Amino acid sequence: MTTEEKLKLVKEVGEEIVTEKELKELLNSEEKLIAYDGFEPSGQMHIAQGIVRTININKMTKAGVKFKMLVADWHAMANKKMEGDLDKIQTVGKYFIEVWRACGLDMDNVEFIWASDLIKDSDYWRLVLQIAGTNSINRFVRTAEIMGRGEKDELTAAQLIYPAMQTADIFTLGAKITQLGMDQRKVNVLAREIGNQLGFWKPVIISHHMLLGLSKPSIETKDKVKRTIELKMSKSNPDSAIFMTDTREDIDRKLEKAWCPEGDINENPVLEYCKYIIFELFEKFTIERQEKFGGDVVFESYEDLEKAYKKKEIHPQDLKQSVANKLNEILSPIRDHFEKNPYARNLLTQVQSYQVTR
RNA sequence: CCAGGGGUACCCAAGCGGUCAACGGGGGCAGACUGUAAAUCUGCUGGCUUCGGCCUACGGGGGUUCGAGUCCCUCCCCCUGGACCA
Repeated sequence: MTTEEKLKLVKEVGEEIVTEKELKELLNSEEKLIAYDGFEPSGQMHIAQGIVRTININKMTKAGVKFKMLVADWHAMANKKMEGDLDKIQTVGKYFIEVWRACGLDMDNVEFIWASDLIKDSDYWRLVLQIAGTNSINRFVRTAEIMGRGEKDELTAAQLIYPAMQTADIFTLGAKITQLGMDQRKVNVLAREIGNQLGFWKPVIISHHMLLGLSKPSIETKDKVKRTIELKMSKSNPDSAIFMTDTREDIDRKLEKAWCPEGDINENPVLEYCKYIIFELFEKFTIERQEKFGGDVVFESYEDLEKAYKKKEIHPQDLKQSVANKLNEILSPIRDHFEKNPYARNLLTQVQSYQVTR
């Protein structure tokens, strides 16, 4: 694969790339590239983390990049997820890995690394302190959004250490590329700022798109990144998220309730799922309609669907029902896996029994 | 450790000895209206009920009282200052 082909693939993943020039240089080099993402094991996994994440990572690995996935169990504990109970967090971590296995993540080129292993090395903590020493407390507070917290929220001291840990993760894992969501860009930028002074490198940031939640976009936040985070699919608002093991009924109900103004292609979650999921996985997408509404229509690209929707040639209800059917089709093997495989089923049962804390 | 302020249902928040299952708002649910959702309007929103009631609830425990979310004691936790330490 040529550099240009690789670049094209990676650009499909990156809603924002800092910087494209540096990325190109990396791809041109002979170096074995490592990209990383981390996740806090918390609650159930939704389709943004499951399906979309898999699509993106598989593009990265196809472009020849090795991917390291950090199971941020200690971070989750610091951030009070799952009541701050490390055992529960780790169970959720295993469940997450199992979901990705079930939905076709390129396991040969993805390595899972647990934060609870990284922290066993005192070098890790030395680096955390070095990083913490580069900036004022306030500089770290300002990265609070990476933890799903606001700068004005009351943060614990543990939540102050968290961003320094996440920065240390990047260098400890040897990641020349940080490939996380837009909501993580503040720490990635921090890592770029201090990488050289600590004797490391300036990681290239490839931020992927955050899938919209199902709910009506509320308030009038204008800042682009903040707005992205506010509108994203989130498990703290269960009806904004479709979970990987949702039943057919759950999916139907959630889509039925989804925000979907007719003819409006901006911030339309249902349309987004077509773009980022359905057309990524299938060549064609059929909008099923009753005869009295014109009968079925087949689309071969997202762009065509979007145009038709904008012209109100496609009614939201038909779109919703067709998307629900397609998602159900995509998720049904995963659901099956978690029903039939004893290990998977046991994990899911445990995770569902836990109380999720924000 | 000291002083002051707090801890109320899913969330925010009133409440200052009886009329409190607890005002109000948000959210959720149901219905009306739209071929979806949203907006708007209406009802419901602790559990059980033979519908008269019964039970469980206001951080935990104890007490005063005929009666306590409301008063007292005690413990736990959070916030704001201060003290201590450096």
